[in-house]
Amino acid sequence: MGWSKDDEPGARKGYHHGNLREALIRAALNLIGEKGPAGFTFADAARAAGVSSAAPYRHFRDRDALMADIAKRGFELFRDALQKAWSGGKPNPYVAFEAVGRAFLAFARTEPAHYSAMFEAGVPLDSAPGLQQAADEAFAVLRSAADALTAHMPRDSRPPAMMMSLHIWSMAHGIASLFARGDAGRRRLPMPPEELLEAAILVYLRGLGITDSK
Amino acid sequence: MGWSKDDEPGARKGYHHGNLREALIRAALNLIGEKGPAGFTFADAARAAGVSSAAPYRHFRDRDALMADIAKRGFELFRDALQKAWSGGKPNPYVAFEAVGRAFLAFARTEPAHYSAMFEAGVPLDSAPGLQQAADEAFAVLRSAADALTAHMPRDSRPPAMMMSLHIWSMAHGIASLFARGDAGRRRLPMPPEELLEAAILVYLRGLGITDSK
DNA sequence: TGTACATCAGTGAACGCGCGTTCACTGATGTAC
DNA sequence: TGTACATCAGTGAACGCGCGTTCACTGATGTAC
Repeated sequence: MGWSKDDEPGARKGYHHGNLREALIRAALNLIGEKGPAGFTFADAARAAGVSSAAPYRHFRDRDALMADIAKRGFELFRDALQKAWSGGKPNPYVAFEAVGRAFLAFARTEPAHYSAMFEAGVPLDSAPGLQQAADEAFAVLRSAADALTAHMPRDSRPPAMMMSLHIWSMAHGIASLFARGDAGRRRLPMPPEELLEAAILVYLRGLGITDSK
Repeated sequence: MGWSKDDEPGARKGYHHGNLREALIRAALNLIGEKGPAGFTFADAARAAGVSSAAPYRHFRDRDALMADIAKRGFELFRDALQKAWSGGKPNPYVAFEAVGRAFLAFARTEPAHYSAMFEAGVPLDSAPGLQQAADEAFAVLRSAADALTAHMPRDSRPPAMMMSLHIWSMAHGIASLFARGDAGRRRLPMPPEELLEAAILVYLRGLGITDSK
């Protein structure tokens, strides 16, 4: 959304289609959002973009290439969202760290199609140039946040940032995929997923000897 | 596995097929295990079971019904596996609780096809009679383990068992779906998933004031 | 024990459908001069 | 500024394929008597 209103008319005025590549990605995102990662075909995307079924081949080798591209863009957006939430550790690392957690779930909720392509569609990380790197960069945001959060601790009692970030990453993904989907029919929860994650992070950090009051 | 060696010869000797229903489920599990939850068709399953493509309709309304049945059986096996790992809280609740965590990952690893059907194939929990209940019972094992683990704590500082079990469930699922898949191309990990989960549970329980030495 | 009959699991042929993919084409765009 | 030409995005017709599903059928099983 957001730029779609400007883009659609803009797309028509070009030569044949204008920007079919973008239109196909947009269409695929809509279809994934509606029917899940397996719920669209190459032909569907073409139809939704208003072109013939042969047109997409000018831009993507096949459906997998389209999905890989979506996953890559997803990780880039994800990285940016986490980065922004971290905001350099302001106002303090503890608060910023929790903001990163919330941003994780917010992304899963507002960009379910990207999220599916990134984590659930089985897209291999080497299936598009830059995909692996984008995924690594997104993870690196969390990882360096963990670094900053533990920087003040004495070396010998400092928990490994790698482990911390894997734990938080896993917990957030677990909650996102079980409870925070826009999908349907999934399990009910006695509280919002954001609160569930926030509580988990709080308990977890306390277990590492990290608290807000410091 | 396990009973398959006895079953296959046994299946041939009956009337037409013997036990086609079971054979179809077995075939579907193999196909899901090989190519993911979306990687098989109704016709594939029939072919793998060595029957005509019309035969499965005698046993399942459609592919979704087959998947729902697999998910239900999966939750039943899962419940039993968690129950067994908990083993009534022996030798002590803390140790038994960690065994439940390990059993979670072990299930995801040894029964990837069941696990997919249960958590990743998007099977609605109301799509088969008994499915919801089987899922609830599996979760209930973890939930009552959390109850037992906190039973000795004073009422006012006792963490809610519901929250605890949702956290552990989410963490285990997150680790399972990100790192413990037999699949392919998934992310590398500097340690076995079991250790990652064990460390997470340890830190988490410490954060709640629960330790082994008690 | 034997016979007649109902039941029921699996057959195989058939169908419509939509997908993926190829192909020669067309018509708009960009550019050399 | 104008003309000729190369490039390139999208067309539309065509194809083979496999899937889902239906249908009248067949042949084995179970059972009533």
